[in-house]
Amino acid sequence: MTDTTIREYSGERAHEREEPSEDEAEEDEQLVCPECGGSLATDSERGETVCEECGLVVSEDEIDPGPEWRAFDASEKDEKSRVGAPTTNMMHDKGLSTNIGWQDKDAYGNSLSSRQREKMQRLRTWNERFRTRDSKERNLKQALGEIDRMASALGLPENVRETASVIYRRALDEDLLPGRSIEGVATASLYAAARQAGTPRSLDEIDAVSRVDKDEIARTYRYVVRELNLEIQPADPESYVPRFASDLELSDEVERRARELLSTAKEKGVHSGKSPVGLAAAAVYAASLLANEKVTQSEVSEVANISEVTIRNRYHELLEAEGQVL
DNA sequence: ATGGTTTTTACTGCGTC
DNA sequence: GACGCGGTAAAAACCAT
Repeated sequence: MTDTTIREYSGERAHEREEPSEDEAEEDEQLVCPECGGSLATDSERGETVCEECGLVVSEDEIDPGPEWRAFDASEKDEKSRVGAPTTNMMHDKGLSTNIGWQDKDAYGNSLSSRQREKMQRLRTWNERFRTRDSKERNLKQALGEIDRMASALGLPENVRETASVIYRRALDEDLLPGRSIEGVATASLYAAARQAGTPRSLDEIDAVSRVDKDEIARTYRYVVRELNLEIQPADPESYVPRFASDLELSDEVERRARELLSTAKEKGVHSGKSPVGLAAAAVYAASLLANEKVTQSEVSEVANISEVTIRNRYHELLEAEGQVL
């Protein structure tokens, strides 16, 4: 029934401009200083995270994952490197297991004899079999592949995938899987990760790229959040604004005004209980009006997957709230 | 399951190009 | 006449209880 609208958030669009986003409100990821609200900067020399405004050290003695040496050219790099890629949660074994190279070369780069080649081929085969042997590992492998696929279809950045991977891993460790599908939990993890990272995707959008249906995603999501005690605050309407604005090819000016509208609305408490997506859509529409870059309600409703009626209702409220301030 | 709230659907009327 | 917009009523979806 809801199939009348075509979902068009598939990968290729230029999503999300990277922004330092200092007004991200809430302390979701420690993006702002708890003392003064200034933005944080990491100092990898000292291993500290400090506030740019007041100099408060938020955390110290962090581990610097980077190399301790410096290389000035390629050959020097070869000489000094003695480790592989950094560990990542995006691979089922964190990228730490043995991997036999595909090139038939020995450690000095000489080609192998045909006899050796055959031997290596057999070893590769067995290594692969052992590597993904027990069921949990296989499970993870599949789930992470799924997460990756959906994340790129939605244009979600790498850190979201990482987070999703971590969430999934925890779910697996806590034995939340039995009775639930791998895809379902994977999708739920991604949904949760996207929200935590402040780049939320609506359930509808997630649904569009997932193999499982909406109800199950929602159910599994709630379950996972509850069991893992994930702290996820309701999506902030402002986090949808950049995406809508860029989908509609609106200027930064519009985007800025939309944010303004939303924050004053927040102060007035107009927004409680209303769908964040609707609010964001209405703000974008209202802002486009204020900035003389009119887009139609139906255009906004298209990109936001929200009905025009809702936009109308919301944007009246938004303007009203604004009016009271002025 | 139920009741209250929000969103959607469908329809109507008004003004403009 | 098509289009954008506003409003309304009733249905559907959602949420907490």
